[in-house]
Amino acid sequence: MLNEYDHKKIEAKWQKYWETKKLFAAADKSDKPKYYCLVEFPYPSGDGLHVGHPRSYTAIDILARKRRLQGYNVLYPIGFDAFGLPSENYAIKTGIHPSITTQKNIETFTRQLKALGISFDWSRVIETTDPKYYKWTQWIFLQMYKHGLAYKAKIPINWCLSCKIGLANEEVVGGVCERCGGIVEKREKEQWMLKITKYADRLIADLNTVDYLEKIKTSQINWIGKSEGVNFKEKVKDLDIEFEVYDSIPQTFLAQTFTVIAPEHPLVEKLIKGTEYEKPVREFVKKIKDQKAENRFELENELEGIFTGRYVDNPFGTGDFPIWVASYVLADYGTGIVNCSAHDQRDWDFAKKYSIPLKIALLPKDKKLAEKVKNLEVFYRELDGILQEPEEFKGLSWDKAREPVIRYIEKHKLGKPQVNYKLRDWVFSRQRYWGEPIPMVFCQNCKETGASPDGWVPVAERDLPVKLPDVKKYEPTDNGESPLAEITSWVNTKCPVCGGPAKRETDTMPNWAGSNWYFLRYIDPKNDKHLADSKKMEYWAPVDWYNGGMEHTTLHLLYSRFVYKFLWDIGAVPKNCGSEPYQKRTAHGMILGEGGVKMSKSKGNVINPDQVVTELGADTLRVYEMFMGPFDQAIPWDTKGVIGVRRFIEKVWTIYNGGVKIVPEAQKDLVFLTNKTIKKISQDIETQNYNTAVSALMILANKIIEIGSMDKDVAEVFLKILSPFAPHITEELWEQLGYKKSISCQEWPQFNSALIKEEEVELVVQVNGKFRDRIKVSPDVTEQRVEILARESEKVNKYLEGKVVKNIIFVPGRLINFVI
RNA sequence: GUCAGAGUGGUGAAAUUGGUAUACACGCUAGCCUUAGGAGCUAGUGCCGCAAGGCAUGAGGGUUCGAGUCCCUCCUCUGACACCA
Repeated sequence: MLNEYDHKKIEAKWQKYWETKKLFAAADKSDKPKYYCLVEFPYPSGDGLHVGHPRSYTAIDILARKRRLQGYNVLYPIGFDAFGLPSENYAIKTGIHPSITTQKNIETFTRQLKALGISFDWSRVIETTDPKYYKWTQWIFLQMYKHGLAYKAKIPINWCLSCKIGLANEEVVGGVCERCGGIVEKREKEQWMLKITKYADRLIADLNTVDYLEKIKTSQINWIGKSEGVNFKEKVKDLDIEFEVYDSIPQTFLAQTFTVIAPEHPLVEKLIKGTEYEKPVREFVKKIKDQKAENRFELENELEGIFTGRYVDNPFGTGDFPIWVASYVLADYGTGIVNCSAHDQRDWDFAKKYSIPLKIALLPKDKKLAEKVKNLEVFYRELDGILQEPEEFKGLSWDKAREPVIRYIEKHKLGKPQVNYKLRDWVFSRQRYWGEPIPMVFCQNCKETGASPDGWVPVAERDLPVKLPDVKKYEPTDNGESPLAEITSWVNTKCPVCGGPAKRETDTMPNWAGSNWYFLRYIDPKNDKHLADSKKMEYWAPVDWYNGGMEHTTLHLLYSRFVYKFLWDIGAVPKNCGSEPYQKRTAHGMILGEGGVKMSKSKGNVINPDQVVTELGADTLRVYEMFMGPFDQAIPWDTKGVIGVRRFIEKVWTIYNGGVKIVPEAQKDLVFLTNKTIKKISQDIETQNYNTAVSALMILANKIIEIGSMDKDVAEVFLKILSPFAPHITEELWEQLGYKKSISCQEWPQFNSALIKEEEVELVVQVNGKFRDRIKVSPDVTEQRVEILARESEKVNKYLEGKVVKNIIFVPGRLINFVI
């Protein structure tokens, strides 16, 4: 009678074993080399674990388990990023305190994660909502403030009408609020800002020192959007107004003929005041603003503008530029004012529409085309265009002229070089309850005495954390203040500087605040003196391998690199940890619902991991998620595919439970394939080709069954290389083989390169590149010998008969090709 | 529109990185077994063709002895960002 495969019993047994033996707790002191691998910690939502979570966690678990077998001291921690809107919105709806909901959700997540058999170090769990944790989140804010990186500014922000909070540019998706999908309008509001732009250059440059997927580097670079150009100094004719105009391609400055200004620009009002243009321009500005507010603004459709009646006193002496208000100009990029020439498609279209005269700076080499361009018949902007002015650079191409023209502009004091970034400083204030309070107070007295020019005073470090008080209502107040503003007993406090009455900042931090630095806290999660002990950081930091979603590339990943760099700069992170937090960053693809659409409750296509674990087992779920397709690609869930993997797991069970005999003598074919498989699995784990790794394991299992017997070495190796993927069943079978010590404490097998050297290889014979036959030869056979053997083949001869062989291509170990 | 990525059987996908296209799985077909099954076993399964053989990696061109892989043009999808001067 065969032993039945009972995944429930086996998985519960080994999960308990790992937990009681503390097998995966990382040691802070060890002779072994360290390895720190990390996955993005989850937000514990009320929906429970998504099947997407195990994809990333299993992948890095495989790595962690392999590294342990390879002799590393591995840190693979987990925690919860628990501040956030869903809990707060739930509290608004139900009146249940977010901390209660959060604790409940964390319990669910913990149970679900443990059921997956992921080798997390559960002794280091952190929660961003724990005051002992956010004490240090607040501490980091104070350091930023003290180093001039946190400042309060009244700036136009994205205001979500329904959430009643300010959003970072990065959080507005398609003109609407990323969280609620509500209308976003521009509103002026005092906000705490973090000066990430100060780090922009380093955030680009240091990408050279890390091993990130190329597409991650590219999207960070594009997000930061560094652009080097020139700021021209200009003056409005007949008015005492000066301003600057940014141009990222200043080579063509002598062709500029008009100037456009953003409708929202404060200067617009000054330009038109008291003139006949006042009324129509105001109406136009209002129209555009309204369109933008209602999100009806489609740029591609409409280029609209209106003349202000004013001119720029042209510094280049080529005629004054009329100033137009144009719908397509952004108020918050560059200076909000742009000089236009015929070399930008939009400017060209705009000028055509309103019959504004244009000049040409670049002419193509092609004479016919040059004539058309000159007559303004066609739009032209090419890198190999020839510059016409200024005279001393005439004949240079656009890209070659760039540097000399910039120097020329500087020399003639027409403007100065200016670097602009697409990246904005980070709006760090939220008018919300469920976040870390910003540890600042406002003191009128200190403002008056000048102790603090703007009245803002940091809370003393010894008074951290500033704990989040209980409130009765969780809604933001009607004027947009955080619900904290209504708790006067909390708001009214003493100024840490003068001791006089002061008021607390009632804004809280965004949900990225806690995830900026969490990987440092795992190193020393219970430290109450520092965010983490220096010695421990020196040992563990930086993270060796960090995996997460592609969607976090430009927000979380960039923000946390910035915060880490800052902490490193001020010495809060030891110098020898290096200036980058993550040595390697990879990204996993999403798991979609069946049919390739996103899983969502409303579509009813959500797969519950609990159910899969209960019915088919964690090992099956893990192996399936690794097998389903390329790791970095979005893949639809396939219920039938899971069953295929379950069959494989059962097959493995059968092999070790009477299906295959363990015999003393080694089987040559099997030893060969086993060694090849060790090599493949070892490589595939490093390159994240988990799907082909699983397929290799299946091929080996099929081979073992086909042969019907295996020696003990093969029996052991197979379990060892399968164990990172399917840890429970392999532990059980390992024990069945008679071993007392867990398979998690063994050594990762080495392949024997002598054994994977083939004694005979199959060589392909081609005629004119077409496959005709294959012949078996020894690997070091000579070309002459192969040619003779190939010509002996009838199939080949058929094609060679009566033909002249012009050439023979011979690739050792691969093929011979007759060219006739 | 910009940037990035991708198009291979009925499906998810492999392809030693320029060298036998379709590994491994799912599904399907036939047979066996079973009281029954998300069960098991055996054989088959890219397309056309009785066969010999021919044709197939989004379309078209090119480089090469040889292209899924490299180059050019185009088409289609996916994701991110929205007027970035």
